[in-house]
Amino acid sequence: MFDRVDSSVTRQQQTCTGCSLSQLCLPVSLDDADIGMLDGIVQHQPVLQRGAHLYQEGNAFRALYAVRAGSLKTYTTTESGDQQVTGFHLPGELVGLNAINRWTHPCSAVSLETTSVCELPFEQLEHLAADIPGLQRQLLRLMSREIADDQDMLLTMARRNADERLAILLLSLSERFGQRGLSATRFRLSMARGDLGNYLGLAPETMSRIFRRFQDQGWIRAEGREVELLAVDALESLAGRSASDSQKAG
Amino acid sequence: MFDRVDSSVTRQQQTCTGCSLSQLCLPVSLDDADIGMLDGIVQHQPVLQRGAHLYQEGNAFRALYAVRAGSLKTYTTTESGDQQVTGFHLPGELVGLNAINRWTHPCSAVSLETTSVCELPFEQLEHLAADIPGLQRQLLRLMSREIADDQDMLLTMARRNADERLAILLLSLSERFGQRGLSATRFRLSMARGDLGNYLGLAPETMSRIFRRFQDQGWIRAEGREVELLAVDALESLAGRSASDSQKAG
DNA sequence: CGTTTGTTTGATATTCTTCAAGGAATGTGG
DNA sequence: CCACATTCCTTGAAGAATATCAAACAAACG
Repeated sequence: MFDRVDSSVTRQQQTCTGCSLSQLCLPVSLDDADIGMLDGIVQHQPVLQRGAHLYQEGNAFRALYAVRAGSLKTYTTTESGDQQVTGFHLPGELVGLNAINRWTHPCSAVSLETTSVCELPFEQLEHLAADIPGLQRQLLRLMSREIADDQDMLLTMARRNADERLAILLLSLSERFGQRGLSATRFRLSMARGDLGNYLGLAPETMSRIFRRFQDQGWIRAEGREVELLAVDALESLAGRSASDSQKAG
Repeated sequence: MFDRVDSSVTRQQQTCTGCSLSQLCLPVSLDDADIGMLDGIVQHQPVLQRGAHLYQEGNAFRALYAVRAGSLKTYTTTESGDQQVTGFHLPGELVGLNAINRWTHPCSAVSLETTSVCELPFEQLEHLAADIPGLQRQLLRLMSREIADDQDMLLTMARRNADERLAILLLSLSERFGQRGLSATRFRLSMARGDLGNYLGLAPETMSRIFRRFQDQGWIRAEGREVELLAVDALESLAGRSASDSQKAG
C-alpha cells in the first residue's frame, strides 16, 4: 500500500504529462492519450551528481535521454587524450541521438551539476513512434534540428573569430535559458571557462581575455560563472555580422 | 503506347530495386516488398547540370533527395555574402535532412557536375516509415550518422591544423569513393580547391600550399582535380594523431 | 580568342596559441 | 574554522599558424 502511494507520487513527478518542459521536449504536439503512452515507456529518472557520467564513449546504446533538470556536457576524447566538448545540454533537450547509427555512443555525457534525466529506451520509442505519427514526426524534427544546429556551429568554427564565437555562444545560451522560463540576460553558467573555450575551439586563456574585453566594453558583467548580458544588441551585431569588426571592438 | 514503353523503361532505371546504391541508401535491410513500396513514392529524378541548384536556402521543404549519380555541394550564405560549404554529397547519400525541423531549407544544394537525384516526398516517406519498421529505423540511422559525422567535423575544425584537416578530408573522400566501387586511391574531385578549403575553414591559398606540401612529401599526386593517394598510411597517421607533428611533416 | 574563373607563389600582417607564473576560488581533512 | 590541495582563472610575453594582399599563371568557357 505504501509502495503504491509512493510510486504514484513519484510517478506523477515523472510523467511527461505533468512536466513543464513537455513543450520543448519530445511530447510537442501530442495529445494527452499519446503522451500517456509515452509516459508508459519512460523507465528511469537517474539523478546524476556533478561529474557523474550518464554514458561513456563506446558504451552500448540502449536509450535516449531527455534532460529534466540541471545540465550535461557531451565530449569525445582525442587520440592524444584531451577532450573535445561537443555540446552543452539544458532541460528539455535530448542526448544520445548520435548513437542510433552504430548502437554505440560516439561521445561521453557527463553531468555539470546535480542533474536528472528521463530515460527513453530506444527500441520501445521506435515502436511507439511507428504508432503515433506525431511522435515520429517530433523525433525526426529534433534530429533534424540537431543536424542544422551542428552545421550552424560548423559555420561558426570555420568563419568566425574568437570574439564572434563567444558572442554567438552567449546569445545561444541566453535564448535557451529564456525558452526555459529563466532570465535571458542573467544566468549562471554550469560549465567552466575552459569548457566553453574547448567547445568553441579556443584556448582557456583566450576565453579569459575575451571575457575581459567584453566586460571592458560594458557588454557583459561576469563574476565567476555568473553572467549578465548588458548589451545584447552589441553582442548580436558581433554575432550576426561578418568578421573584421572585432578589432574595433577590441 | 510509346509513352508507356518509354516510361516503363525509365521506370526501371528509376527503381530502388534495380539501383546499385541501395545498400548505401535508404533501402538498406528492407525486403523486396518494402523496397517496392518505397519505389512507389519516388517521384522525380531531376537531372542537374553543373551549377544548377536542387534547392536554395529559404525554399520550402517538400522532399529529401538521394544522390543517384554525380555529386552535390551544400552551403549556407553568411550575412556578408560569402558562402560556407557545409558538405559534399556522393551517390547514395541523402540531402535535406536539416530541413525537416522548420520545413524550410537552411542551406542551398548545388550540383558540382551532371548529377541526378531521387526525390523522396517527405510526407509520403513519413507515412511509409510508420508502416515499414525497417524504413523508419534506416531513416533514423541515417540522421544519426549525419549528426555523428557533423560532430566529428566539429572536432576536426576545433582541434586540427590545416594539414590534418586536408588529410582527414582526403581519407574521407577516399573511403566514400571506395564504398561506391570506385578506386579509393585515385579519383577525380568534382569540387574546386576553393570549395575544399572553404569546407575546411581554410583560405584557398592555404589549400594550394598544403596540396603542394603533400606532393613534395610524396604522399599524393595531384594534377588539377585528379588526385592519387600514394601514402595512405602517412595521411592516416596525420589524420589520426594529434597536432604538433605536421611541423615535422612540413 | 578574349574573358572569366580557378590556381599558385611570395611577402606581410594578424590572430590565436603556448609558455610561464601568479592569484582566486573551491573543497577537504584536521 | 583553518591550513592545505586542487582546480580554475587571469595576465603578460613570445612564437606559430594561417589569413590577407598582390600578382602571375593556367584552365575552362562561350
